[in-house]
Amino acid sequence: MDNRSDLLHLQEQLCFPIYATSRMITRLYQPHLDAIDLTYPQYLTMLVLWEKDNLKIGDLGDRIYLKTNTLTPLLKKLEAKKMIVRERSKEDERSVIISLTQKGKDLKQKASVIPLRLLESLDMTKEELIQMRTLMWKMLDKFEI
Amino acid sequence: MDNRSDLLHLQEQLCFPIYATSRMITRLYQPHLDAIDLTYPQYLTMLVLWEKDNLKIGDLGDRIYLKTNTLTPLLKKLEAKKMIVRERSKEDERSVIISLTQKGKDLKQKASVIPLRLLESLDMTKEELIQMRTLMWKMLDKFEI
DNA sequence: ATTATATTTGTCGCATGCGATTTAATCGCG
DNA sequence: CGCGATTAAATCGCATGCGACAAATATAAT
Repeated sequence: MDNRSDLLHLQEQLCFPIYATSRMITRLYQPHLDAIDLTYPQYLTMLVLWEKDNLKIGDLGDRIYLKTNTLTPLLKKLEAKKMIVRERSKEDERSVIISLTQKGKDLKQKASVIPLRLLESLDMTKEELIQMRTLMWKMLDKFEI
Repeated sequence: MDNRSDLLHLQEQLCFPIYATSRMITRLYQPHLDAIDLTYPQYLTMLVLWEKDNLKIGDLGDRIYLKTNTLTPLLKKLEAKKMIVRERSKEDERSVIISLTQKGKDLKQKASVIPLRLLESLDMTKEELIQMRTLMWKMLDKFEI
């Protein structure tokens, strides 16, 4: 077994634990999100909208790193649940503006306890979590700007 | 804006950068994997098999943290590409053994350069990458054992 | 031996992700 | 003004992920 093939070992990879951790976190969120009728990507979308309402789909996608081919169907589901409204911009008929309904705004209060619950269940020190977050953003920033 | 709602900000979340980084890595791998006709989850599956051949689907799933509802269709695609063979175990007809074909074994050489290419493109220090990997595995170990 | 239980894989339905293409609206330039 | 280029969203096709359930086989209990 030479050095090159050692790099192919699952334990040596960085890509694999990130992939597996991402899915694990989704599963950890699920019971909390079921209670407010959101999927995980829908929750991330609502996080963006709770920060800044009335966003064009493109701008929303810039923040969450998703394009319209993923967002359009997802947003139609959120609209079907009466959490958001989609309407064409009057200034530019190409754009679609996403706005929270009252139901969507009210959901923020119910969602506000979820991050703490998750942090508790992760059982890592605050330093470790901040370290992870910092490293992740550093990697993201290299490619997503 | 009280403290609780601050926790809902995207920049404060740990979940979001992990989710986004995971997808970013998949996109970074894609041009390399296109060259050897593998998708990213198919590549991870092959990583496992290059380490240990002739695995039952369940054991393969234990290593990659996927269940048969995901693996069965994926493995059928790898079989269609002649990279693996699926055959019922003679000892226990419930189990299906996954084995590499010669083509599947040969692919390891072509794949062996990919991890280095990726590490280069990530442009992080070795210390940072090891730190990330360590933290990821620590989180995974809490839940996936 | 027969039946109940457990194990292993497979199927189904739904919701993403994403590359490629299409459609509609706007912009820019001569 | 007219028209090609650009932009924003939607659509399409394919490959995951995963909960819920079904089917086949093996094991255990009586």
